[in-house]
Amino acid sequence: MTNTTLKKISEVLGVSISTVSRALKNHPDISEKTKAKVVELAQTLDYEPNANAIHLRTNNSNLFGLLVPTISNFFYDSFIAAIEEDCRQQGYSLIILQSGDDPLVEATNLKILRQNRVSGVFACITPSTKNMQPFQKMYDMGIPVVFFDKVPDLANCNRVCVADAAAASLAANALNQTAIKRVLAIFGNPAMSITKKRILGFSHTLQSSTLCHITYAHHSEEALAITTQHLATDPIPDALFCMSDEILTGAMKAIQMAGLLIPQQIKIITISNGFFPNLYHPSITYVETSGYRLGKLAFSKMMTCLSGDTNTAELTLPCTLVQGGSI
Amino acid sequence: MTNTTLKKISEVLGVSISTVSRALKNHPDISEKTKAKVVELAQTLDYEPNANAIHLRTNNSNLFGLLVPTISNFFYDSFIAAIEEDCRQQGYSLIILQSGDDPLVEATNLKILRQNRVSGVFACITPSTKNMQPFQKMYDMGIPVVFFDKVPDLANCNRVCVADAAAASLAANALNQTAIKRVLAIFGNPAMSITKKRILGFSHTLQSSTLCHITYAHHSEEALAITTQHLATDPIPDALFCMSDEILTGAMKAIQMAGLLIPQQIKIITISNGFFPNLYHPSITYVETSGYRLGKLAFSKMMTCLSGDTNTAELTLPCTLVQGGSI
DNA sequence: AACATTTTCGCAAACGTTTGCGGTAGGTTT
DNA sequence: AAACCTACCGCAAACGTTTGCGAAAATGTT
Repeated sequence: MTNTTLKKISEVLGVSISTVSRALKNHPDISEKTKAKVVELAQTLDYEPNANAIHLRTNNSNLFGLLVPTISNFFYDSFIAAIEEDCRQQGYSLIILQSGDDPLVEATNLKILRQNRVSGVFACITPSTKNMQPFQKMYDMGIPVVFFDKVPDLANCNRVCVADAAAASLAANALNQTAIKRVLAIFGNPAMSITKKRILGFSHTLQSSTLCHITYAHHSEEALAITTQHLATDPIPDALFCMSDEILTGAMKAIQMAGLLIPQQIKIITISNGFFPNLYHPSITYVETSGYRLGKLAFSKMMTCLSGDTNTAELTLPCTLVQGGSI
Repeated sequence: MTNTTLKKISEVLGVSISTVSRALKNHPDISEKTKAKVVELAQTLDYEPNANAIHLRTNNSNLFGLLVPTISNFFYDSFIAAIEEDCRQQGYSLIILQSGDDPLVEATNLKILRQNRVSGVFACITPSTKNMQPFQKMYDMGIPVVFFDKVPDLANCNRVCVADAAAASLAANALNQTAIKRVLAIFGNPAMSITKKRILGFSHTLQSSTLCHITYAHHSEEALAITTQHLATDPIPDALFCMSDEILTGAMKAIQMAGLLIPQQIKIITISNGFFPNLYHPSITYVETSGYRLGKLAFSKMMTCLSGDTNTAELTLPCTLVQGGSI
């Protein structure tokens, strides 16, 4: 079964290709009678415009690229879902690529997106990305890039982030309301700017009378190990702060293993998308940083970029404290 | 900054477009000297071939479509990750679309994929999809479709699934090894074929002396409610079977609320991708149905389709019991 | 009836590639 | 010196659209 094209329709109807093209997009130059004929035949012949030809001709791919370390993540999947929603609604499609925390893969992925002449790129860089040259090249080609979550330290680029410092500060503030003495704070990879910001926000707000032990876990298992280790001390910390869902899940397993009662024996607070805190009983109190809302924000920023706005901005998503029963 | 094309390179070098094209793909007709010149200039000019033009000319998009109810899911994200990996490795890109459990959106998504002349489609249909016409149209256009997880009941289509009946049977068998009397089994939407298969596999294998109560939960919260309700009976069930991660998380919260000891007071087994069972302590014993492995299987089936194999098949992924501490 | 205007349509170029085929230059064989 | 290879390269068509411009046909105006 060969594809039906404008040409084929034009031949059957005995009109020109341009007439068919215009008729199908309701161009005023074409008579109603001709339009009707064309539209009908197009329907019975199951005409589907060839996107590649259109993109080539119009130099507009209606395609966005999305670059992410990994899709299966506590946070990104909801971000992706939000972006995809808006894309479809606005007539765009979405190409998704994983970099797997490998800057080399990231670079080739960017090349793929360039070759597909995407209209814009959403990017969450890997922690080890140092060379911003590939991204710069996108910019040179006039392809807007909106960074999200893990963003580079560059000045003039578009970034949408959760309010990292404010979120951590909010969590610290919640702890300040309680009568805790010793808090164990587990953060992520200390090389990432997101970690630095959260450390700053947390330690600046936590009242100085509280003893705070800051540790770093690169993944869930390490968070489990750290927590287990600190639960073996005497006295044990009476509160636990987790920077992310990944860390929370590790820490929570350690607490379950120790058989501690929450919040009587240990209080917990985390920064989260909201899903994991509700897996446990009591529900964990958390500062909400919505991947879904961040996606919406990123998309709207992308749209303003495409409408010609050239000045870059760093947008932050406000966050709120969601009370669980862990404090 | 205007894009560099073959034409531009050819003009600078004073050769023809075809020579440039051939030089860049190392065609034997072109002399080494010319090749060197072309390749060098292409590099300094940052030449990036226009994928749209190539696809139009070669009628081959090197693009796959992926249709899924929702990205943020316990299972699909790892499936997607696997597909994306293989795609990148094989030089394909991936367009991902969510249908949001709406058959209408699903149909328009398929149209988008057709218009993009994708080389193939991976599809997980929504539970309410009745009309297979849009999928049939793909087939008519020569675009192979590989269904996964939620597959239609059609005979001649390509399907890759986890071994649903076998997985449930494996779980029942594990329960048979223990001295339980009353088991509460929670399944998902009873209208889905995946549910029916698992029910059959489970109840056929469970030894008849065991009292089995079968219930249905459409989402996590309902699983929580059902479990809570059954934990209020006397005597309480001494074992719990969950059909999926979504149900497990709901049930587990109920068990935490009741403060029951696992496995002393209640035993638990589930069918899972493997992530959630390890969130708890003790780890939940589960029958593994890997989204990642299913993705790999689906991709390899897709490749055989593209290489001309026209006969359809239903492939099932074998599953294994992973021992936790909940039995 | 001659002219002006409007409606309706077609021509052809362009987007950036790929590729079959033909052509030229130089060298090798008779 | 004629004939034949071989190595190298260019011409031009094609993929399926969009769109500026001009032309023909229909309609309206004096």
